[in-house]
This record gives sequence, structure tokens and C-alpha cells, in this order.
Amino acid sequence: MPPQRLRAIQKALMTWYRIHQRDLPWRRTRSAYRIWVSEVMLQQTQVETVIPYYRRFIRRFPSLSALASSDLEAVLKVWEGLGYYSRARHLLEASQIIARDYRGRIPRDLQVFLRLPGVGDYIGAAVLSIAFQKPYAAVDGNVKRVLSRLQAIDLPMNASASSRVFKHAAQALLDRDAPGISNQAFMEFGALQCIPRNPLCNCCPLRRLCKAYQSNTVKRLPNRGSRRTVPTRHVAVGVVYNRDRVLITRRAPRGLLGGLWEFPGGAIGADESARAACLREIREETGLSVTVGDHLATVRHAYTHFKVVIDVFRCAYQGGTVHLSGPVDFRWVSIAELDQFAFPSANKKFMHLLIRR
DNA sequence: AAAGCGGGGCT
DNA sequence: AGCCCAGCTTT
Repeated sequence: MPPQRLRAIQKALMTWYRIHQRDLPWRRTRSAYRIWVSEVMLQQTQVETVIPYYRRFIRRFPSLSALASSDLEAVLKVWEGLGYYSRARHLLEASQIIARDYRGRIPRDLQVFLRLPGVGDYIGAAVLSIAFQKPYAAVDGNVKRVLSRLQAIDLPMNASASSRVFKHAAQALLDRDAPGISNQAFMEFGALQCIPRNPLCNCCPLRRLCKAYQSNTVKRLPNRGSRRTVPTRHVAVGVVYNRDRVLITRRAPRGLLGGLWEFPGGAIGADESARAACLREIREETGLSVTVGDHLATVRHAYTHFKVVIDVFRCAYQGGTVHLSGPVDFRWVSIAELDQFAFPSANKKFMHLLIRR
């Protein structure tokens, strides 16, 4: 790239950022730990969603040592509803590794930092540039979109084969005098100005530098690649009452909704009724015999790779002792105690029906 | 290289 | 209904 063009882009972005940057909680700290927490939460998650979670998390775990001495149960409760729960588990594990092996200091060496669970190219570059002024370009979805337009890069954003090109382009544009601000400027510009649909080209200070704008190809960039349609799964779930307590089970720590608590249930088979599936799944998962009573709710929920329709039934404990198959733990709890446990959002959609009955 | 992994907001 | 979001890990 011509050095003149390079400097013009850097200067325009930095000027734009000074004027338009948002006042965000994690921009008011120099703590590498807090910046790291924010970056983990911001993965695939919009700023407005993250803000209240970030505040609660920092209030509950103000320092890395506070987090490291906590446990998964407590961390998931704060993370409840934010999604991608492996982020929380990895953050906890990484904090414990740092406390044990690095005397509580976040590694400033990229290769060392990248070995921690949950730390990939983006988190590594973002945290080390913002907290320690290290010269690494952070490449997220915003940056790839901005680069696609600015440099007219017609490569599918979601393909791993394209990452090398985007990373190289981003590194070339990084302002090495202020890499942390430079990275944030690129991302903020993508979030506020060079937005996915209908970018604000009319008032864009970079439009004379933008190859897509100059060639009238903004509408075709970025190249989003392809994706497939998601299937729908039908699930039956039971709220099993034994006197005034209900049964909850805990999911295995890895995989979908790892470590969260839920009401037992499972997929409805072909040629199977929802009630029959409810009875069968509870017996298979917990070994308990129940009777299936009232239909409490039908809940719809969308995940990344599938949609689910959940039929929820009130059930009554009949007999047997719990022998878990699938879940890794269980509790009999009162309705009032439910809010002490972290549940998936799909469960929260019907839990309010259980209050005071 | 592709799939798995949440949830919310916007069009 | 589809698309997108301050991505990482596993296979």
C-alpha cells in the first residue's frame, strides 16, 4: 500500500474515533484483567448487551485473584443469559492458571497469552494492544467488514481461508504509535459508521479513501459467504414436583449450555407424543418414575444451529431414587431457591409460571 | 476446513 | 425469517 494512503486512512480513522467513540465502562479502566473480561464478553455479542453483564461481573469479581478463587457455579450465575458459556468456563480456568503459574500477572507475551484457554488471535491482540500497547492488529467481524469495503477485498468473511488476508491487511493499517486506540478505532468505526446494512457513506470521512465507495461496490461488500438453514427440534420437559420441591439437573461442563441447570427432558421421537417423551426422558435421565400432568407452556427458542420447540409439563414424583444418566448432578429445590442456579434462557421463559403454585 | 457453541436486536 | 454481532475450540 502506498505510504501516503496508509497515513491518510490512519489519520482519518483516529480523528473520527476521537469525535465519535462511545463512553464504555471498559474504556474507563487500565486494568488488563478488566479489559480482558470485556473482550471475552464482547465475542459475538453486541456492546449494549454486554454492558450490564460487565458491570455485574466486575462488581462480583473485581480482580483476577477474586475470579481465580471462585468456582464455576458462581461464574455461570453471573454469566446466565449471556450465552456461549464455555467463555465463562475458559475465563475462570485461565484466571486460575495465571494465579498459579504467573503470580497473578497476565502474560504480556502474545505466544504465552495465546496458550490460555479461551484466548485466540482476536482476544490476544485486543487485550495486549489495549492494555499493554503491543503492536498486534485485532481482527473481528467489524474489522473484516471495514477492510472488505475500504480495500475492496471480495473474500468470504466467514471462511478460515480468508483470515490470513484480513489479518495481513489489518496489520498493515495498524497505527503502531497507539495500537490499542487504533484497534478500537477500527472496531468502533465498523460498529457505528461502516455498519453491516446501509452503511453511512454519505457522511463518511473515509469515502474518498474507500475502494468500494469509489467503485460503487459497497452494496456487494463484504462478501458474507454462505450458510445453511437451521432445523427445528421438538423437546419435552418436565417440572417434577415432590411435595413443594422440584427436581433440577445439571448439564455436563462441556458442550451445549455446559454447566447450566435445567429441568429434565429431551427430544420427542418420531411417532411419539410430547407426554410420552417427557415420561421416557425423565426416566432415562434420572431413573425416576413420574406421572405427567398439566401442559404448562410451549416455548420457542432459537440457537445458532437449530431451533427448538419445548413442551413443558407439570409432573408428579411417583417413586424411585435418582440415578443420573447424562446430567452430572441434581437437586430438589423450592421454587424460591431456583434463582440461585444458572439456567438457560429457554428455561427462564417458562420459570415465571412456577412462582407460588 | 468445517462444525459446534447463545442470545438478542434489527430489517 | 434471515442476518449480524469486539470468536474460540474441537474434530
